[in-house]
Amino acid sequence: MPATMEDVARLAGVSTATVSRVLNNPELVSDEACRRVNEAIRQLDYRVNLAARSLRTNQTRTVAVVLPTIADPVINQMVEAIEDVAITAGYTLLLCSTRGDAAREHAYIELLTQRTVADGVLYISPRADPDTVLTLAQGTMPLVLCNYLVENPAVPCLLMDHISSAYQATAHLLGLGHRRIALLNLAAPHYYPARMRLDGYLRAHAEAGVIPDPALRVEIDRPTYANDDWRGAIEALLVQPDRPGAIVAFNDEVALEVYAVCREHGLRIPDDLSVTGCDDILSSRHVDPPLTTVRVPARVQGERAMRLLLKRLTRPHQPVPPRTLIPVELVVRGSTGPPAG
Amino acid sequence: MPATMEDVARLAGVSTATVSRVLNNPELVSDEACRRVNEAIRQLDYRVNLAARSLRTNQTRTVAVVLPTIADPVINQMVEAIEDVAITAGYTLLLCSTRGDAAREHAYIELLTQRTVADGVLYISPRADPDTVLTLAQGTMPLVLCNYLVENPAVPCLLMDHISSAYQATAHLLGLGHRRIALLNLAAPHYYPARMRLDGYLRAHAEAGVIPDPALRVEIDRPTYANDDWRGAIEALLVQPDRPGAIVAFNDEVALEVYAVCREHGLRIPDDLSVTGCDDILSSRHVDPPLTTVRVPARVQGERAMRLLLKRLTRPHQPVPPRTLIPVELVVRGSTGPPAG
DNA sequence: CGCTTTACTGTAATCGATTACAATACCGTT
DNA sequence: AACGGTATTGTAATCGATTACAGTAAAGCG
Repeated sequence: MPATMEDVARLAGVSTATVSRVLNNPELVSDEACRRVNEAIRQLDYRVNLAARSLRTNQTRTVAVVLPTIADPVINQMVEAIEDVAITAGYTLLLCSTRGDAAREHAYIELLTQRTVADGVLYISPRADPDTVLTLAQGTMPLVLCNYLVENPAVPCLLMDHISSAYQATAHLLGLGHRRIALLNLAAPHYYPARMRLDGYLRAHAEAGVIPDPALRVEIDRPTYANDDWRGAIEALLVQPDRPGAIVAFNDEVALEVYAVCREHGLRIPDDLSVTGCDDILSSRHVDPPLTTVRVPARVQGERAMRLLLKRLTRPHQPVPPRTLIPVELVVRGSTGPPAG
Repeated sequence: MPATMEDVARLAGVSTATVSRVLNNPELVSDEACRRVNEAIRQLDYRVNLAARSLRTNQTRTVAVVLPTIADPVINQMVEAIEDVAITAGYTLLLCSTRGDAAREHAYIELLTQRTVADGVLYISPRADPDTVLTLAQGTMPLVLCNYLVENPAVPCLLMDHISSAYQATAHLLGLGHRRIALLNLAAPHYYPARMRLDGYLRAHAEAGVIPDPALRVEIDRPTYANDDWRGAIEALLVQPDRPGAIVAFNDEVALEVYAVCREHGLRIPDDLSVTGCDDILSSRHVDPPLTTVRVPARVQGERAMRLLLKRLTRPHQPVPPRTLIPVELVVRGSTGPPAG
């Protein structure tokens, strides 16, 4: 029912080739013809058929964003930044949230490798099956990875510097005099940021000449957005004679869970326990005391990732930095202080 | 470079028509041919070209989700529910977040009305230009609206019952003995839930025979996810001799902003001020005191919306309920209590 | 055995754009 | 007047699927 290019051509008294040129290379067309075509387009309310165009040009002007969840403040911001960049470049976003479900992740990858639904893929914080990531990375689909690392120079990886994040938080606590510092981390073996955090935690201890107690490293296998599991782990850690004097939490949401446990058990922050988070979500400023945390430039990461992908799309053979670390910054607020006694 | 249907046909020794039938109507093909075709598909790692299919069938198997932001816990959950339903029906999601920017919203609508990029549109909580919504509603594009109302029986609207939400919160406060109850609302004239909330607030007062003070109705023009503006409005309300004894906040994030202002100015919750929120976000349970709020079934709304859209897509002419109210539930926690004195 | 039915398969038109190539007109040069 | 060059336009092939229609063979039936 909608008008086709042929209708426009007929009305304007030109060929479809000319109409197409008006749309894509107006400089090749005489002003007069251009005018008539545009007038016809207006009259008929014509729109290109993107399916036809895609078929012919092998381009979709769409990029897929694969992520574990959108219910995460950091990912939220990244996606919004990605969209901002995409939209100005004329691209549209396909949303693929895997929810940590391997089957779903697999299905999405299967869909995407068709290459007829998106021109490129932005893969954020993969958690499920590392093999699917590798499959994708070895395919022909332009790919940019965020917070994951594959050893393939054709695949740029953008990593939030979580080594530094844990390092800064731990060093801050050590500097305050703490010696028993717990690390609440994610155990998912292929979740890169978790490995990085452990690294930073250990490095800070090493530099300070302190030997960390392995009993104070708690790892949970579940991502934080399914955070019922955290409660028990936190209680086990805090309700024992030998409890730590400080906690480096995986992120702000986990840190807030620590707040809740403390309130229940009559522990005061920061007098009895210092706590640090990560991400600097909105409520970390609103809680009492305000949370000492690490601010991560999520928008920056999203923008860079999308720009990199665009570069790969327009110049597929130009080399790309295989690995980028994005610096983060500790924000000291009220939840950390010197140890009791 | 990728294999086409013709390659598969050649390898399997059949025509492309048969290959297509194996893919779409296998019951029309002999077992033997089916086997050979599938084997060829496997060998060549063949995938359909979706652009070609779309062009021929006039279907994209994609639905667009237009929303003001994804950085909102309620919208988050809705989108995840929408995706769950979409994925099982074989649909993919196109993400269009307008960020309250009329130009962007317009651009997206323009893109979507092409009808060649998505089969249908799910429009969540429109805030910008009501005209663009109307344009879309009058077009031929199947559409489902969430938290907005247009008087067009062809467009189903799913409204979270924010009349009841404000009514329940206000009635709860009136029941505790409060008489001076402030309403922190959004002023955006076309943001439907804000109008509904005012309704519920007034209705509760009317039923209790209390005349609400118009000075206690604060309206901010900015959506909550750009919430720097709220601070000032809240302070103006609370730092005055005639301050209210209770506040019905637009949502939990605004309520938490109230918490922050109270902390600064030495007001205790709930002793000096009762506060209610809306949405029941994660941190509302973590703050001290835990926030009395209204739980909204975001997932339910998302699921229903998507199901409705799917119905419109498969049976375009079957009538659809033009308007659905989704019930909400007050959750009483520690932030509300009897007025001081 | 002839005829209808059923089951399967192939031929070729079609969806709506893009673009290589050819054709034309017009200009200035010599 | 003939020629080369530039600007503009049209013709028609092409992208890769779907599907109406026609054809063939085998089975069923009287």
